[in-house]
Amino acid sequence: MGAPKQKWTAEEEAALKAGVLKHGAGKWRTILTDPEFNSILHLRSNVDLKDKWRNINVTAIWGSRQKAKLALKRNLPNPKHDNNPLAVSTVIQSHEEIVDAKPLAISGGKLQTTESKQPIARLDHLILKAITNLKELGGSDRASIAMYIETIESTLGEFRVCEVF
Amino acid sequence: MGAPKQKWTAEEEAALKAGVLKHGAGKWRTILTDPEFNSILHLRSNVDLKDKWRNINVTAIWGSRQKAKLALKRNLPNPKHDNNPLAVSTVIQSHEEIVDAKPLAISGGKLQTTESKQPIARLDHLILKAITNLKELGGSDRASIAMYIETIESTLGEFRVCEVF
DNA sequence: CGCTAGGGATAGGGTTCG
DNA sequence: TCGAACCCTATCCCTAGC
Repeated sequence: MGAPKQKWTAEEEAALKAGVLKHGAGKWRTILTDPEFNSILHLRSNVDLKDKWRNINVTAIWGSRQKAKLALKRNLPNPKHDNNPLAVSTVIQSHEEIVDAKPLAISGGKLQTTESKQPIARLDHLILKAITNLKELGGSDRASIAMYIETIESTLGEFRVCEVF
Repeated sequence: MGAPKQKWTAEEEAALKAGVLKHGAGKWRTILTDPEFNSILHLRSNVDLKDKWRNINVTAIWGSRQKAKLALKRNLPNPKHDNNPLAVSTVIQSHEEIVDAKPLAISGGKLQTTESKQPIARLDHLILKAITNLKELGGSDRASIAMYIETIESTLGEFRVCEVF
């Protein structure tokens, strides 16, 4: 079929994130008309941008309840080896704590990727959101934001290698 | 866990088909809220309707000749992890073929889809709507409608082969 | 009217179960 | 192994409020 559903490419997603960093979340039309992103996002509408950004954040926050549910679910159909189910929970929990504590502490160091497919929040998303919040809240100076962006980009490069994409 | 897996009865399936003929494929919530079918389908959700309709069509397609998609899938049981941090823009946005056809509006008000939206009309929808039109215009008897359905299903099979790839 | 936020519906992939 | 039923969630749609 043609394209009943236009899946977002990694490039488009990156452009969206960059646009949010530049203009702020909620300025969808502004992002679209920015020539810097229009070349990549010209197939998307402002509503599309809004929806995608919402989805990105939802998946990043992912935790609390469904986590337990899925962990349980994964555990049941696998009665083979009694692999320590607590290990998985612990790892996820640690990720969440990172977010809660202070997301701005961007450690360029390696964060071991566990199962790269399951309920692990994507760190790049988390970091990005933290920065966005920071910008909107305090209106911190552009210099530090720019620096953060640099850090993010290199960090993203590392993660891309490890993650599914 | 309490999941007895409720099989679809012939009556439910008939109601679903009638609902699709009346409101069109994809209008599952509409079908569900229609009092004509709600009495029969009230145990089902809109998602259930969608899934069942898909199953019906899938089994019908297997009547023609198509296994390419599945065969392809079997050929890649071990998806390689192509770690290339620089190859972000290797998107395949290849096929954009457009089946441009006017949406034979029956009840909906929108006659002209704007260009910003993807003007891709799904063939099955078009055919179904055509039949719905036929039904409303001539009030053709159920027998011929059933025959049309058969025709549609085989026709869909052919199209899928050409389009899906 | 255009825009955004939010809720809700749909499409399609994935999973479970018989 | 296979298909029917069911789950998950990215994308799309609709509408209220500005």
